[in-house]
Amino acid sequence: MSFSQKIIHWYSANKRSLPWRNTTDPYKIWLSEIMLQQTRVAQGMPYYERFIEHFPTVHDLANASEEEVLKLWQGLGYYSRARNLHTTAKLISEKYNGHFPDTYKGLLELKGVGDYTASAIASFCFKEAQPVVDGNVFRVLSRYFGIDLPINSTEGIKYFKALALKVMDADQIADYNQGIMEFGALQCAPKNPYCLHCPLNDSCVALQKGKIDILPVKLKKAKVKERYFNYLVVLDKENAIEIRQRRGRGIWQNLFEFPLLETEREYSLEEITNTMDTVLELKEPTEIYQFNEKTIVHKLSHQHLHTKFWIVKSEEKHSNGVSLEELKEYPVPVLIAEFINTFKF
DNA sequence: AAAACGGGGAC
DNA sequence: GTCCCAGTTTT
Repeated sequence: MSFSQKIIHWYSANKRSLPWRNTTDPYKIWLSEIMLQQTRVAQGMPYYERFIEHFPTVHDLANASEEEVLKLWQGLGYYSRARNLHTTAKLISEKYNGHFPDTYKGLLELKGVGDYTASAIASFCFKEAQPVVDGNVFRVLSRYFGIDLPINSTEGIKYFKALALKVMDADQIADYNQGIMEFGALQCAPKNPYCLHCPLNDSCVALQKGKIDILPVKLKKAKVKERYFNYLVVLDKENAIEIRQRRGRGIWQNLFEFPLLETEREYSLEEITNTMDTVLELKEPTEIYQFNEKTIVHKLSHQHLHTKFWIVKSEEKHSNGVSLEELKEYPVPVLIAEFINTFKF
């Protein structure tokens, strides 16, 4: 049996039942693929169910506001995915009459759709012979064929896509693509793959050479940056809270937060008191105190956010204030959501 | 070519 | 702590 035949055979016996596997509707496949980018199936699943419930068709998604979409996306991370999702939904709904492009090349033009996602949709929905190359596929191919090119180098990416093209089964592309990813996720796992009882263990180069634990090779990523966030939770006499929407570049674009004073190190109460006028128009706060006893370290892939929430009480009523209950309807970063959940007046 | 972009789960 | 997840876009 060939490599692809073994994969397809393994898949038929081991495939999980997943909600987006019962359809070839490009809308549902596209939605699931965007959600699953750099995201585990278990984490994406409830979001997928909620999106389909709220937006059964691409037109429903297109007609929603960006805030609604971001709110449903809250907690899933990489929020540009949600913004691009909405942009693409509007394009498909308004310009393409609800129809997705039916080729790899056409799909690649969509915002948020790169090589992997275009290949996935084209193969799952339209049977176009385009191999998917995701993290699972990199791992399976690098191990089985014993390739030590870094999977995140330009050369490596090109090599693995070409190799994937060579070994795929063009006639059963949907099952082959689903199969090799499922195989990577369940059998050829990153750590402790169960090689003893693997259908490929008689021909896997990495296994024969004892290189399972060093493949795939990956170039090291840049180190984490430390940042110091001071959120100013300004409460007026009616306990309305001032909120702002993050604009421009950087993390959490278009999500909501409190006025933010970022510093180069941790600041004390006195230092915050003396510098908060750089981000606030407040004249005379009546009371300031730190809400969280210990600094919260919110960890992102490449930043550690050392965060303090400062409660600032004021007599002045602010124009863009919202109640705590209203605030819960806004899309916010998990860091803010966790504060809201623990905050009591 | 490298950096930016989230959050969570497994070890 | 480290790694990495059904990657893409921007710099």
